[in-house]
Amino acid sequence: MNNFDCLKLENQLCFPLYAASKEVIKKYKPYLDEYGLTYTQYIALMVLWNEREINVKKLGEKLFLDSGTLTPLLKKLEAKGLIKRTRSLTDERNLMVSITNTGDNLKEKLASIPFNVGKCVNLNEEEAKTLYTLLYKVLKSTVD
Amino acid sequence: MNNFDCLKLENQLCFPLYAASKEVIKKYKPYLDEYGLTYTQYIALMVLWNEREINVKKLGEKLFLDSGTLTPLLKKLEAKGLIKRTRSLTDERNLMVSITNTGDNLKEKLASIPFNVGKCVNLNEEEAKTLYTLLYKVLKSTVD
DNA sequence: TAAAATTAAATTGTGTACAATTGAATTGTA
DNA sequence: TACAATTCAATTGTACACAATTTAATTTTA
Repeated sequence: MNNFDCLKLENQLCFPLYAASKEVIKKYKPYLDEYGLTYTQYIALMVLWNEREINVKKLGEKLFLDSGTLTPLLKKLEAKGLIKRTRSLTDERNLMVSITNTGDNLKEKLASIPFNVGKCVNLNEEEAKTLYTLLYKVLKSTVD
Repeated sequence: MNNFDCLKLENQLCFPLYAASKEVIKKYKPYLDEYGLTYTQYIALMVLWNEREINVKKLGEKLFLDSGTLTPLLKKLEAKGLIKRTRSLTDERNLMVSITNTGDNLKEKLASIPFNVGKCVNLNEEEAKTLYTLLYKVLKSTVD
């Protein structure tokens, strides 16, 4: 491998990561379109289905997104009636985001999506588990 | 695992893929900033360093990007003097993109970036190879 | 406790991404 | 060979994504 081979697209690790991420997210689109949701809105809801209430800062840490991305996104989810945005009473710097009943009811309808998307990604259970582990290892190393 | 556990962020395969992709790309930023380049511009150059000349359609297939993304991006690279855009003489529908001398000279300077980014991703050679293989398997399955 | 430092969200500006449409060029076919 | 179908790039419109800055609230500290 000469000096410049490392500059070939097919020798990069980042490129298939970038491309696979986008292609898998595209697979969500037809399912999410039915509910007028985007992938990013979907993962935000996913956090709220579990957390019930969380501030923007912590939501951003979980999703690896900042307020520049989340502020407009959350306003859209609020406009759809799926979440509620309220300033914390104890610390007005914090905006508390919580799930509404309407938003919570979507949970049932959206539950089958990951399974359906999973079916068209051609990995067996072991490969999926290995990929999962390696991706979290990458994530962990890039964050600190 | 109950019905809704599949809706937890930490049980998704797509989410760490999405997040790891973004975090690794961020690692490129300080290196690319020196040359006023973005990651997407960088991978476009990477193709051109090898292909010398390619039309937008084929470039898009290699990068998993469409003309909506590439047209403005290529105009920026042209404005920087790194590439040239010319209509094909034999078929004017095709826009031929080629690397300029200035663009080619960047190759030397940008050669060390993937190595430097690689160092801060905490995977050994075997893990990197496994991840690479699995990502291409995902890519292949999502494309057809 | 008043000023400085910190924190959190919002805003601003740039650059992707991509679906859908448009328009020009070429190809296939009746 | 006209004309319909196809192909390619550009355009339009929406939605992130993120760096950098701003604004407001809170905490620290002199």
